[in-house]
Amino acid sequence: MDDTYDPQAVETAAQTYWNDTRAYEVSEDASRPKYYCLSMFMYPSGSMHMGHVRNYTIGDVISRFQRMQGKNVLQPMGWDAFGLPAENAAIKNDTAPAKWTYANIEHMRGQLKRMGFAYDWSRELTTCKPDYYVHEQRMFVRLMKKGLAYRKASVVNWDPVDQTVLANEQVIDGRGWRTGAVVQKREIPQWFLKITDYAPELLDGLDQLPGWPDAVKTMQRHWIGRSEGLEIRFDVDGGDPLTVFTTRPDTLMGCTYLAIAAEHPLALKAAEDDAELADFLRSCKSGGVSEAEIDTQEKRGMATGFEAVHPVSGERLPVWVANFVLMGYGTGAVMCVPGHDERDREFASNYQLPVKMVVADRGVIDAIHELDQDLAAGVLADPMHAALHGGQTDAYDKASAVRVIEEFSNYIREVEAYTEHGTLVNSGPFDGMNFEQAFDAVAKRLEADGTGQRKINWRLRDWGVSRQRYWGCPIPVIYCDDCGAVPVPEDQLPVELPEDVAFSGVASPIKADPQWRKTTCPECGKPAERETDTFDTFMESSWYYARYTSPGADAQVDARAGYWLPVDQYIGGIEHAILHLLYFRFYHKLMRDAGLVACDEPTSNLLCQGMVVAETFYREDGDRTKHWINPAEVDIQRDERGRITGAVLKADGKRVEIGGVEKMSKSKNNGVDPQHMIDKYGADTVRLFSMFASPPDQSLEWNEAGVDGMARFMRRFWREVNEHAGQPDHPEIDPGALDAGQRDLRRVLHETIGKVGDDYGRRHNFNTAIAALMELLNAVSKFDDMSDQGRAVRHETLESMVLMLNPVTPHACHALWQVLGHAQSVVEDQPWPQVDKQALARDSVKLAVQVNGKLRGTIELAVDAGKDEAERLALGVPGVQPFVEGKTVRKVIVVPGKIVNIVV
RNA sequence: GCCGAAGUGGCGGAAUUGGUAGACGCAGCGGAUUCAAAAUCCGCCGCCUUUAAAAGCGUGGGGGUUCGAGUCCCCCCUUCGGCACCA
Repeated sequence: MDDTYDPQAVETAAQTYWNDTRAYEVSEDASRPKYYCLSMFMYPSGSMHMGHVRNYTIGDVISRFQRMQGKNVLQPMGWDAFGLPAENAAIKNDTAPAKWTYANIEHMRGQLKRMGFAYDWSRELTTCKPDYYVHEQRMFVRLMKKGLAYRKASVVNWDPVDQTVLANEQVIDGRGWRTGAVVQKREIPQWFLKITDYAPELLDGLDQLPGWPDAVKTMQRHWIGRSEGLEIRFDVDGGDPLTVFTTRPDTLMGCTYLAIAAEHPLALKAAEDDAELADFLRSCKSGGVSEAEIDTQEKRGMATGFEAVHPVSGERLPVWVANFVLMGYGTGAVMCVPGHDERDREFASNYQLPVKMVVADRGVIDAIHELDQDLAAGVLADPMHAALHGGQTDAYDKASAVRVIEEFSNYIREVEAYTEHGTLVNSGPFDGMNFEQAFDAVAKRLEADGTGQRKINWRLRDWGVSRQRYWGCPIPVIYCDDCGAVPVPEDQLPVELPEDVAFSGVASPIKADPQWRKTTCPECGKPAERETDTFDTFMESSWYYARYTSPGADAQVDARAGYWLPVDQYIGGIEHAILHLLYFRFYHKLMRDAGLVACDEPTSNLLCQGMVVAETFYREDGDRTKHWINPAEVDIQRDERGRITGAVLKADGKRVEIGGVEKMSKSKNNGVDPQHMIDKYGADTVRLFSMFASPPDQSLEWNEAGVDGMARFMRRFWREVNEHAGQPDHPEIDPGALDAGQRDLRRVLHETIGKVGDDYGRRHNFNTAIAALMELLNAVSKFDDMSDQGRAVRHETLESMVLMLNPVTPHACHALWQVLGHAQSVVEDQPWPQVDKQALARDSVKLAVQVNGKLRGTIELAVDAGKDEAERLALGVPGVQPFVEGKTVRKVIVVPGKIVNIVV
């Protein structure tokens, strides 16, 4: 073996070996514990980017580590092949979406193989193929029969120029991205899955997932949004009653108006003979449908002229139309309490609607109470007085104190809504009650009157799965004039999507083709039409993990799923925290209830990795347009302390501007091509850097100098192992015969074995595992003991290092394992090295010595020394003396193995 | 607007349970080797005062709890992710 490290040769040899021996193809094996490690599959966008490299390297490290723990490891890969970008590329390049997609898959599969990921390629799946999506169509028709799939009108972004539905991503500042036309809201009939039926289980199930990040569980809990409140009926003079839901029934007496959505029947009725209102309703239709857009737009409204009757006071309250009330949520009507809700306050201020405060601030109530008591007792209420005066404690009389309280109340009244819970005032029968008492009393009162009832409300909405697009799975439904929406019979599935089509970009080819949709009704046999919408692509990504377990199965999954599921470790970007990861949990429960899978949740452990970011560079035109320059074309300039002073373009040596670190993207031209890095450094070095540069859940800054550092490490490691392999044979280690230097290296080795196993297996902090291995290499390269036992300890160290680095840099380790004399063995099938507890033993420990919490020195003492000994030594430390002298030692805190703190 | 994160040297990051802040790597500085360069090896490297010794300051900002806070609590700022049709 040559002792210069040639990554391209080493990697080709290892990959050929893995391929020839089918090293990563697995089957069910009851004799070994299984481990299913899944990285989110690839959208075939064209070529692999650094986000993929990072995601898949994390999965590969975990998979290879688990295999070395003796597990039967399944790690599959596939293609999330339907989606909008294929349509955009089709328009741009004048190719069919299918052709573009398949070409990308070919290219990207090659890139994944070049990275050396330990995938079982025999299980590869592609979601745009009928043998995949047929199962999705079957599941859907079954859900229709169960009543879990239904059709209803729902609102979409409509481009009035192109006459198409736009994705939220295609709406920029309320306008269509291609036409620039102001987008309109339009209602069309669409298919929905009843995810809301599963809301309680999706919420409670989060408590059974200790292996999921808390941030993701919290986001899902808020998204599902269980809330307890009251549904209240307001009768309307001359109209149908309005029903509203509130979580704050304690503020009912402060309700001064109601607001309804622009699409609400009462609004439409009011607009019938009010042209101005009709105009306003039309204006509410402009703009996109995304919640972010609706929530941040200016709050606008108009009175309908209708009045609602307050269910307790009988007061007449105006009913307004407001653009922030959505027909799709709840009832499309809300009660407004501007005294105690920020949004209602802003709206009331804009339109001079009355504000009524009905919950008093605790502080004001207490202040009045205390003041009365204290003045009665002739004592001044100093603390409250000081608080109300902003810290001043000048003398005052009752008149001025009351004035302060009034000013404070007015301040609250005028400036902002008081949204905290408090004591009810101005609330007639409910005065003096706290939140819970008022909630109860209002509920009882309304329930008795028949005007309200307690209700649990969910923020979660049903999953709209219809897309008015071509490149997706056809929705298997037939529309018959007589029979309505009829599911396609299972023996007629799949409904295939034609792949060889001309794609103009405006209309879907299957919508434009009058022949494709023509069919007969499965129930009555009359001419009928097919649904031309396709499924949301989240449908495909909701069950692919289960299909990997059952390649070739006639059913969606078969009994093999029982062996492999649930997924033991799922890895993907945090951007999927809610949508994908919630749909995937939901779909798993649908499959469970269909008897296809046994467990309740699809994955027991989840790891969300951060983004890959890089520095950006640009130059500005005369007209201030920024031209983004790729980091590869730029040289960084530094001062003598290494601080960045500027950057120049390599091509002309002239200055470019530094634009800050951003997510790698085409628009900022700061993407680093993984292919280029692999060609230059090899896959192992790229894998090593992406694991070392930051922990997996944080963002990773790509920096080529850092990659150079990893290449240096690989060369040093390669040389160290090869030099050792050239030494004469060594005897067995004799633990009793080791000298201090040999014992020190062995202790470092065995500490490292413990740490690296914990970092890979439990913490998933690959960066600190690699740092520990770098320290170990530093230690072994300083160790120049050529004695028999010295060579034996070095051998143990290097052999363990090859095993420990194998999950991250498997190609080099495959070669080095042979260099160490194991020609016949596969490194992946070696057991993980064991920690030798005896090697960890120490004679003495070092303790930090603090005086009043500040470090003043250290002491070294025997491991078995007591606290008194530690205290005595600590007080004798020279650095401690000046800070203790002339002072009384009040206390000495000794934390064994850590610190001694002397308090003076 | 709402929900969730993050903020530590020149840079990426470490500090796992409240116990020596800055491991490891990069960049930089000094040296060795070399005809030279690359590669490699050795040393230094938070800020500030200082000849040195030593002291002070220091984990986005402001308060607090504690013998002791990057870590816990309260308030604020900034950046990032998601908001149901990007995937």
